[in-house]
Amino acid sequence: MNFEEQCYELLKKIPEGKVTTYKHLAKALGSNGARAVGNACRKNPNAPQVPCHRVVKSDGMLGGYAFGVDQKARLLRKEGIAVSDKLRVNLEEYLFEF
DNA sequence: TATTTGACCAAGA
DNA sequence: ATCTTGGCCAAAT
Repeated sequence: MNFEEQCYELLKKIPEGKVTTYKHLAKALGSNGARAVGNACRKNPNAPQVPCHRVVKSDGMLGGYAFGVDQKARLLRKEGIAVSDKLRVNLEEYLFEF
């Protein structure tokens, strides 16, 4: 199991209608490098399997998405998450921690 | 082996 | 509020 795979495994555990942050995710992986997580996601070899769109920055901003932030925002909204016009979500309400 | 890059973060100016 | 700085970690070059 390498870092990336663990990353995906965790991502798959995020329930619908919830999001997590790169930082929390990193910590759950026993690391302090939030970028390493994003790095793993952006490659994302298993695009359809892993819900990379449920990961946002620690301040609630979406961050980025391999297929475009617009898609990310749409998917999230489709799952019942309110994404503000400026690509932002309510962490208080949707944050999921491991 | 060394450097750069990236879907980041927190603290300071 | 915006910008810079230094720090973080893994993968790619």
